[in-house]
Amino acid sequence: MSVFKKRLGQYVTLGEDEWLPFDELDHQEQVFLAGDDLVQAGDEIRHVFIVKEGWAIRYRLLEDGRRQIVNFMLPGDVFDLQSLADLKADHSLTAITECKVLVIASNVFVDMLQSSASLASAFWWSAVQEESILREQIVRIGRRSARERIGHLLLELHRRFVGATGMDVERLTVPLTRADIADALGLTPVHVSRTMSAMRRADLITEGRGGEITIVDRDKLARLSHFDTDYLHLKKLHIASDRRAQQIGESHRGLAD
Amino acid sequence: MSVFKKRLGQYVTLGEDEWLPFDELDHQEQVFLAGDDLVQAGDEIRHVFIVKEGWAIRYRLLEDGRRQIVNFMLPGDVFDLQSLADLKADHSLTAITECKVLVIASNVFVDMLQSSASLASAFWWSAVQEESILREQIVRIGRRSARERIGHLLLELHRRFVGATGMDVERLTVPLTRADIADALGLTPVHVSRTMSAMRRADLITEGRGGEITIVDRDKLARLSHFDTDYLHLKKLHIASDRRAQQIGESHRGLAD
DNA sequence: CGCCCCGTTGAGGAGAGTCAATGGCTGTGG
DNA sequence: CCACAGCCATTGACTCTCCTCAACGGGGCG
Repeated sequence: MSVFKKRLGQYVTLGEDEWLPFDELDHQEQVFLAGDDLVQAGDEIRHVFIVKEGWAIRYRLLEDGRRQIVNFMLPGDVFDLQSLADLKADHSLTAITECKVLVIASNVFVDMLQSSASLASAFWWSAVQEESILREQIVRIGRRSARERIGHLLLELHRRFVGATGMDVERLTVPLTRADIADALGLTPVHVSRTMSAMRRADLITEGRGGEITIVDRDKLARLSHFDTDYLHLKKLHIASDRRAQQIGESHRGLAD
Repeated sequence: MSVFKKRLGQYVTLGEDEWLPFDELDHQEQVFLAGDDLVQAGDEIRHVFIVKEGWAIRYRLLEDGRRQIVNFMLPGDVFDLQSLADLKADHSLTAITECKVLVIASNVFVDMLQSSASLASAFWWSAVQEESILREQIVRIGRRSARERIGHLLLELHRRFVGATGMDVERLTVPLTRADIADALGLTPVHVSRTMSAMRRADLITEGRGGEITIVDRDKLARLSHFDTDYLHLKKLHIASDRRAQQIGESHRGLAD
């Protein structure tokens, strides 16, 4: 479960003992191959998922087959709030690389939140961050040019990946096709291809084999795409909110079966 | 607080006594004039807000002054999860009509969640719905034409407004300028004007004075804009999840000061 | 070897943006 | 009571980003 710990570690530092209820969580480990569905629109989800390895996408298919990727699930990401409310999924989740995923029954997960203030607080932050990433995605698609969108997305993925794995790599291996990037950013694959070619020519990125992307000059790309990490809320809580987190956790008592 | 009750009533039916902890909540009532900020980007929020009357927008301003409206806050809407984690707001909230808003200290609010399974469950649903609305906004902007976007947004606002106020009006008074609609949908005011004119000519909507919009044929507009209410999750929970909601509530114990 | 998926590139088209002028409505002040 | 300012919607003309259709080529894999 250490990716999750690493990711949360960007926000709070917990002692070994504080992680105990989490480590002892009754869980399953499932492997999904690239292309497998973790969740299909319409499913009733009763589990919380934590990505251990691999990338997955959350997306909606439209009536005519078009696809909109809503966001990306990276190692360390937890989902889904939805499962705690016994609602049907309104979108699908698919692995885009081989994924190792921890699957935890919603009620077991909620029991854990109840038992630990610091874990509840950490989970709460994770949910807040996820929602914030959604809002940023709206801004990105609604008001930015193709080049800004792509640069901004690459920087977000890089930042999130580094944050979760601790590997501060210059070179990010992005397992995304042009079609994936297009469907995430409201563009067409053709235009993504053209724009990324231009970005290569402008020495903003370089690409190796197998989706290996290197961001040549991070500051320059960040400036051009107006990328600012504020929305990722990468900083510690006040102490007070740990107490509040546990309260929130406990207020969820009734959500378990 | 009855708007909130009405809105939640679409989802769960609670008895008078179940609402008690909510009714007794220590709160302030604040009035904001059109144009007033409820929250500014950068603020540290320590309150939960519930809109009683009026409309507000949540938006981000870009470096160059462009604006992206992330979503609309209508009567009955509650925000903000963020406040429970003591994080800085990464966006602003502004009243676009005169708004009456209930302001509740985060820790007081969390105490209430802890004390009642059914209220925690109701609040949880509200948070899930809000996130779902964000995802739908991404799909709308990313993959739909101008006419679809506008039709879809109008139908969502209509449905949400009716759900919260109980007034099943044909005529929805939308206090939005073309610039507001444009900033929400990733368009320009000029193009919104043109598109809405075309929609009037096509007998999809009619407009009266002061932003009064009537959706002439709801089914037809829904078909054309591919609007489906599924993502609003307007249906009852299973009984089990009430218990789980309370658990989640309690797990938040530590979040209160 | 041949297929399929993917990225690339070209040509042409369309939807949405920009710039700018006009006119209505509202509110304010002389 | 009228004049004027300010805001907003509308419309026209022109531009540009991004889309569509299509062809080609490379790499992985059976």
